[in-house]
Amino acid sequence: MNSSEEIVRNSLLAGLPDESRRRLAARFDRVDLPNGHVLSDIGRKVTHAWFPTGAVITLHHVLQDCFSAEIAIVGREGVVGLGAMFDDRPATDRAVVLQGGPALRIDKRALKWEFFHSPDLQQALVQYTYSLMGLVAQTAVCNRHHRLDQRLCRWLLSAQDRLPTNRMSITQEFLSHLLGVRREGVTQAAGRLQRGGLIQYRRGQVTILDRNGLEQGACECYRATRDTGPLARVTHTPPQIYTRPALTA
Amino acid sequence: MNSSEEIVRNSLLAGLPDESRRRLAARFDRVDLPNGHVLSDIGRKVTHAWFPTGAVITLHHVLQDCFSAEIAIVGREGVVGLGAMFDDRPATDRAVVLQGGPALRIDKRALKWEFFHSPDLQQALVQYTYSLMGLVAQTAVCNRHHRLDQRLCRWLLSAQDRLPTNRMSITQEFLSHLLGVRREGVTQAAGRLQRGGLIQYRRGQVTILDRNGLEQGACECYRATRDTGPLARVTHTPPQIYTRPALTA
DNA sequence: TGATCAACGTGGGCTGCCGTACGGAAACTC
DNA sequence: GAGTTTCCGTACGGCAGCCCACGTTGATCA
Repeated sequence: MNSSEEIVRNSLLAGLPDESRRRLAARFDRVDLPNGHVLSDIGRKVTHAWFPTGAVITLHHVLQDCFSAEIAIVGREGVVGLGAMFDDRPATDRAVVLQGGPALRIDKRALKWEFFHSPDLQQALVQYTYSLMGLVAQTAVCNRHHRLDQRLCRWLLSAQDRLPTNRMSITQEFLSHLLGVRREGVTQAAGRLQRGGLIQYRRGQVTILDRNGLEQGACECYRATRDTGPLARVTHTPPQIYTRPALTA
Repeated sequence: MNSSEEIVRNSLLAGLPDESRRRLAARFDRVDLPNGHVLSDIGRKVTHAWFPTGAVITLHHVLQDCFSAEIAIVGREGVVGLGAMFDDRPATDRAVVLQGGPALRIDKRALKWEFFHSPDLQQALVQYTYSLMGLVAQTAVCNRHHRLDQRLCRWLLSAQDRLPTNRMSITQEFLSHLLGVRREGVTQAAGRLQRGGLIQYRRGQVTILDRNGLEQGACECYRATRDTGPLARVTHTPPQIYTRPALTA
């Protein structure tokens, strides 16, 4: 499959007019992201942006004292690496491939050129950025207030929303870094969900058995981000033409 | 003072070329934001953006269950209300004037027009947005891991960085909502800082007595955001001209 | 097939913040 | 100047998640 066919698998790109898509297609490399691959890391310069077309990527922020937490999760509805497009300074957070799969990679300078020459792409990317900001904001408050069990339910649901099956590969150790707790905490919380028949966890493989049950157990943040976050935008609204308002006031 | 003179007091606007500034100046209203004024609220549509030239604004996210926490603080280095420019949906967080003062207000459609017709403004606003995203991300992890005393120190320092004096008006009640804890928790933490001679707190008036001491007590997040956050960008780097890279595979 | 390792399970003590309740002092109001 | 409101101080039980330590179970491999 070439990048012209692949391109419509990413919601941000699928909404663009044909001409923009064709110009971008020539700039994309189709890459297969392996599970666990680190796309960008703290202190490293980022040279590309990735539009997942099947892969799922987790963005997390790691502190100097090794504490960390997930900031956002990105699937086919989004893009990773936009920050570098406007900033030559090294990245401040880490992007890791949670679920291996295809993605379209583009050089940041090429993307920047397209950004400044395509109002459609501009609109899509800036709008995505602000919905992502809302997601991060919600997570900031969620991290402060909600219990581990609730946040685990929320995380499992958000992840599965971006996956084709009800199974995913993730160790409790890695999950603990995303949730910002200890590994033992995840073991206990996952054990409670498992005893409740909501999931099955077996050596790095989670299977979601009861989505309704997880929604019951999740905090309000799941519904909030599902309804107003980046995933809620997969139906594209064409950019409106804005006329300059008259100087009345 | 008219808006042409006021405009250079905001760092984002000061860095723009003269022509952009002149065009924008005609679109700005100089407003005086009173202490405690709510610029935008959850569920309300936002019709303007505000570029503070003296005021300080706190953005916080409020959950349905009334939990809340601060997402970011914005002074003369930033702007409030950008999200609404690309999105007609109601706001998802609340913006409150922490320290009254002047600001430049602009209709969102006018700002959007300028955004799409001025690469300089575009560069400045998008770059600001991403540094703000970094600030929010840092706060998300900070909320998860750091102790109240540390976060209180961090907050006091970040706030004072945007103020002209070492005094500010804020009740412990309001501060508790920003830090995402109970009022009593703030009372105790503030009491400890006061007994240590770092601050003085008296009926809604905080005076910072020992910045060095506060820096000692703050978590790493203060230095991190001071050095790489929006405030670190007040020195403007002119937008570079990007040529479209050749198609070399 | 035995050794090794990665991943999960369990337990006890500790602490920071929560929930709740009450009290006091300063500022405002009529 | 008496009442009311706002704001801050204090106290105590409870608990979620921390720190530390150790045990168990699959998977891998020489």
